Amino acid sequence: MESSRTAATSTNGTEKSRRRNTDYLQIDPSSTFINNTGRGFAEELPENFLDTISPHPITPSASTSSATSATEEPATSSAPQLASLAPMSMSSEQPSSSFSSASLLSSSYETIKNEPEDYRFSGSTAGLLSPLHVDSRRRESHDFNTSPYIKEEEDLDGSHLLMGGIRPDTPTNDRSTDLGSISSLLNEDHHTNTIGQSPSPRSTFGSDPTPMIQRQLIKNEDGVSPGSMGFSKNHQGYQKPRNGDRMEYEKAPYQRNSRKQKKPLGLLNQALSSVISTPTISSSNIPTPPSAHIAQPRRIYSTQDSNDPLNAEIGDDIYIDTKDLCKRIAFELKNHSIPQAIFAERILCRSQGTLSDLLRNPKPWNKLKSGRETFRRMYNWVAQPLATRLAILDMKTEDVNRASGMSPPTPAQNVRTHRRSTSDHDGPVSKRPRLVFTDIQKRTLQAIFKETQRPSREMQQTIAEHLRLDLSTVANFFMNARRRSRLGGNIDEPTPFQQMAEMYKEGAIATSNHSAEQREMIERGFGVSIPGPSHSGELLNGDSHEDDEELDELNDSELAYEEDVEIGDEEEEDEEQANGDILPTPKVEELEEKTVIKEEAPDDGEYGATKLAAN
DNA sequence: TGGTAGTCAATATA
DNA sequence: TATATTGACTACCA
Repeated sequence: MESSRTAATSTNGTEKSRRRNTDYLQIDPSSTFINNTGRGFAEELPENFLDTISPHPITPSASTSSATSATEEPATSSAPQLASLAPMSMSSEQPSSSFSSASLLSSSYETIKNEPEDYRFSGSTAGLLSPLHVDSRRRESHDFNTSPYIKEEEDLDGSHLLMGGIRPDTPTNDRSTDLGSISSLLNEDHHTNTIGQSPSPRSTFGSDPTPMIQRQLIKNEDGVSPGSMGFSKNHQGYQKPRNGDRMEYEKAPYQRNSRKQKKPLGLLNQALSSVISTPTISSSNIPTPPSAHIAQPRRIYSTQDSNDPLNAEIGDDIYIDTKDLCKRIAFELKNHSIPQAIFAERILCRSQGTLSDLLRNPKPWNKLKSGRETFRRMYNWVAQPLATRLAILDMKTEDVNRASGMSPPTPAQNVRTHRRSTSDHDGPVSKRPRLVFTDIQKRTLQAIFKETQRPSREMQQTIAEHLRLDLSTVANFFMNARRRSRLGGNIDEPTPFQQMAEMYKEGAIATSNHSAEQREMIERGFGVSIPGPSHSGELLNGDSHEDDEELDELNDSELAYEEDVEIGDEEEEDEEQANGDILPTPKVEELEEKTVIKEEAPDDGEYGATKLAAN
């Protein structure tokens, strides 16, 4: 596996090296495909480029309906009942901490905790995970912890079912369903603190994460139906992570696969894994004050640890509004100055880039497959009280209150450090250089993609040869382009944090941000371009080629061409592309309409040996 | 076997 | 420095 990665790296390196030596396109001089070497170098596919290969019928993207269906989700953020997020109801003058679940729910919990145990079992944010706890009458959206992100995919009883937050009078029906087959996630000390004993008068939701954690429901993988989620009091304590818990990071890059870790451990595995556990507080102990929780060494959460509250399963019939969830997460991160990298690693066990991508382009819940795990962890984290959330992140409240008061991750618990240290055993891991398309390559590929989202293998081969790229690279480009174009449905929206801030400030956000981001997103995206000045526009106009210097160095040709990829106002068409609509088979004439090549110097023929026709 | 989903992680950008 | 972008990899699936 590592060898393949190395091979790939080597391939890339070789390929790049090759490109550096011949960073131009060798073309048939008779074509208008310009080979340029001078300043303002540009290269473009020949006009008959696509004529050399058989037209490839454009197959609708597998997710053609994704973009459109995304707007047709059974429930979206636009749903009134989902639009209500806590910040909206809060004054902008409120300190950030006022967003804590603790403060929001403390009053509720004060009531809840004094209720009979049955009641305490049946609600809370975690309880929202269970469809058995539905009570639309009590739906309120005054705070995040009423979980506006979750709704049922099916309206089972005919009434709208947005999972409501815990209420003291929440019916207790079925909450104990199949208790024997269900494991809970709560640490024993937490559990006993609030369930086995009367809660401390000082307890609040914010100071005691237990009520939230203990209601995390996980679905037994041993065939328990989604609706039969329950909650066991005889759960095990939190597991102190073993090295294996972070196996993910002990693998070589690209050997990791979250899908292998998707399923929670079975009960047996839980029992086995409980051999090593964090010290628990007996039921006789005094309820742990918040500071004690925070002061404890930060757990290393794992996607494999079923005792990890962040791994709490969510019923199959539960629908999470990922869009709103991401807004919330983005807001939380910003609000508490939590770096994406920290959150991604410690909470999601993912990389920063992945988190960033997910937050900006969340897929609808019903479109997710194994990716649900990541969103589930997001949800489970955000469902925790503030103190717990920050404790998980190993962030002290006082640190959070500082603008940049992030405590550095413990080296031993630092994922990257851990991975790096473990990888040392396997020998030095060479840095994998990432191929960066030259401006010309990228523009050419994008131009082709605009016309053909799914070029044939032959066409890809032709493209690869003329762009001096590997076939796999070209294939990857189109694969990524298709995928990412399908995620382009949010290009006209502000960032999640902006959306949250907008709501938070009751519409005070500057609309200019919209256009700026839209422009950026559009220009960065595939198949969409907009007129107007921008840095990307310069590239498109061929006035600025960042790789010109490189090209000058690498290409000794005297040729000087200037390319001007003229892209008109095709937003409408491009939106169709973004939606995965079927496009007509590309024709050379159509390409020419969009690609204007200005020949400013004759081709000396030196690099024109390779004829497209040969392909 | 090819396409897709999910993701990493290098790199670019703000 | 934090975040966004993106080429590439792997597992899964039809």
